[in-house]
Amino acid sequence: MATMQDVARLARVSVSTVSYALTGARPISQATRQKVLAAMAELDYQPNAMARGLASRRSHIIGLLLPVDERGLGATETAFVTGAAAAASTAGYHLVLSPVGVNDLDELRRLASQRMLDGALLMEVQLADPRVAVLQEVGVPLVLIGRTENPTGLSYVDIDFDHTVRDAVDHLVGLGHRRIVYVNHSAAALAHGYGPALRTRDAFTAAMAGYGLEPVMIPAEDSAAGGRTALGAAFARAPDLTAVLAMNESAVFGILGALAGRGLSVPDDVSVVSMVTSPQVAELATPALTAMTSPGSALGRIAVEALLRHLDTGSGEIHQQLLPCTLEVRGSSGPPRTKKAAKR
Amino acid sequence: MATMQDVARLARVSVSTVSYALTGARPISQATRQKVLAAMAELDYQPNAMARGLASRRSHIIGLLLPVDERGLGATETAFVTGAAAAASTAGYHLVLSPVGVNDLDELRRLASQRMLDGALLMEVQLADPRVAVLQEVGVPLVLIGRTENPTGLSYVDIDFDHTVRDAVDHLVGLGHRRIVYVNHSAAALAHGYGPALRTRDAFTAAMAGYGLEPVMIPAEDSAAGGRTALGAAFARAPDLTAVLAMNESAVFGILGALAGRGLSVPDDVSVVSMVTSPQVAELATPALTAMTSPGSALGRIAVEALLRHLDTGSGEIHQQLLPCTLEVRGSSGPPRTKKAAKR
DNA sequence: ACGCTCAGTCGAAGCGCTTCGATGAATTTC
DNA sequence: GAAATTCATCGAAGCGCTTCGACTGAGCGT
Repeated sequence: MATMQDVARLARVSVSTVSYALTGARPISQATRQKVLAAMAELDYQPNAMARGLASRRSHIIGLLLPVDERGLGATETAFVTGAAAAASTAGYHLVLSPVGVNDLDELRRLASQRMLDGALLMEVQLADPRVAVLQEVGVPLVLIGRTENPTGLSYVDIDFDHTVRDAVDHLVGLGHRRIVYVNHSAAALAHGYGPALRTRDAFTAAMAGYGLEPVMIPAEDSAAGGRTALGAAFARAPDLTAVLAMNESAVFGILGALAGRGLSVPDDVSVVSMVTSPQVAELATPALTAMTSPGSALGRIAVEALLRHLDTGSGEIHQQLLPCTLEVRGSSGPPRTKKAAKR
Repeated sequence: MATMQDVARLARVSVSTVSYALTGARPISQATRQKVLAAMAELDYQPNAMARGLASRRSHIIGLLLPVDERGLGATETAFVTGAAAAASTAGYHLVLSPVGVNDLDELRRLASQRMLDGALLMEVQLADPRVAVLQEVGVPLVLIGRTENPTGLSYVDIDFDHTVRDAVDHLVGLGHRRIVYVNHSAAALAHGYGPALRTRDAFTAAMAGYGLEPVMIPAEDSAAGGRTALGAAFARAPDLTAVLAMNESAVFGILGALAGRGLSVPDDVSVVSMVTSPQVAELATPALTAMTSPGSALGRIAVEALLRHLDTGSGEIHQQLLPCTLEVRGSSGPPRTKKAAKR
């Protein structure tokens, strides 16, 4: 393992010159830069990350803190990770994912206070997320993916749920649907303050109100069984429903199954639109799901860029940005079957 | 940020004593240890990971190298990650996931040769995996999750595909099925040397041979559409099939959809068993899938423990271990419908 | 020809920790 | 009771890098 000493000796310059050539912290003449680079290449030199980190107080690592529950990473989260990793790599940073549970605060504090992270990206942010306080306490710059209840003074990127719900409702209403049921996450998730569930709930209410329609909303457990149950509840509340808008990637499969079980055809009898759903998952269903595709990769890139800007400038500048999901029409949505006697 | 100096001063001992108290590298009397610990607590001292890493040449980080493709992490992989992270944390190591593509060898080499990783776990190992050579070259100890073509001299943990396939076939044959079609990953994956696909293929052939049955195998793209196509091919090859064994989590949904489309009932007309499938995914289907559940979390733990043993002892001891998936019977498998004229 | 600036380079002092050899006190051994 | 161990602790030398102040000539105006 060659060290900077070796490079300096071979290039017949001082160590500091090698360092400057490497980092560009001070001007170096073309001639010596070439000598240094040649020496590095010849020795197959790689800087020692620890030494560099110790001396410069910068690890060049940014942590992506993602609570891994049993459900795993969906394609949406994966796209996010990929986008973030690419952006970090471009800027000469490493992105490391740290699977720390939301309640694993001690592990988080350890990680953060050991000066191993230059900054952090927080995924799956809850409305009252204890991790935020921990990180701020130890002074690690962070960017949220999602939002806390009151994100004043915090940088974040998030999905524009308002916009997304409105687009979904527009699509359905545009097709002629009037009786639309919103299947959300579980009641527990809502009570627990799960942001996306709450925000889309309000957005749905508003969007329906805009059309003078009644917003029927049903919570559902995150499972196929939850979806089946929810569909039953939906028909109980609104027997004349013609469309389901689902904010629950797991339940939507149960909904589809239950619909088939009742002998109802999708999309002829009931249209189904799934929120924040990746193309990969949407294609799993039969018929493929019309869905609001989340801007995962873009979110990741933007989050990293915001964080790096913060690190490099040292300014307290905060970055807050919302991106909507885009509608992708597939086979699960269409005009409602015209009721024989329905003159409307 | 308190340093070790501060602790030493407060405890009225030398820095080295503090270090020994912390790491246990040399014996320390109870009395001084207490003084030191008290001082640490008072100052809220946290060792600087970079400094420690530089001095000791150990980063206490182990990397979990996982190629993230667009599909994301399934529940199986997630369980693995969780198990690994827990084991690492227990041993005072951090587990960081690095999303480096299989072909992203330069990024991998950078990461590895910067002495930032004490060791690595390689996920999604291919039969001829270029990453192995890179890591060996730079001297990073590693444990494979999966196996290369010739894993001699390499530590690995993997699923016991032989055993798993045999159990699945036993289950189906035990129910009375004789005509079983195996739906594998794509032809491209097979040609590309994707281990699980190849190993289960051979295992299926062997298991069926053991019962004197003909092994019908169909490749399928990893998508619902691929599954639908494969089912068509399956009926073309074996019109009398009564069971499908699927080694393709994505295609199995298409198979289910196509079966329903043909008016065939699961499991009455056709039984479906899915290989290496997590409970979460199995429950998404209607009916819930009988599946071979992978020992994800145990694999993760074992892999980390093997790696740490390697690091701590410095011995070249290699660890090779296979774990089978366990059969979980759900709604998608049952005895075949007795054909009216079928005497046997 | 005068001081001035400035680009380009060097040497040395750390960054916060581990680790090795040395030291002295306490204990054992014959 | 002197020599030989053992135990607990200390001081100092790094680990491989960054960064700061200082130094050197060359180019500038006047």
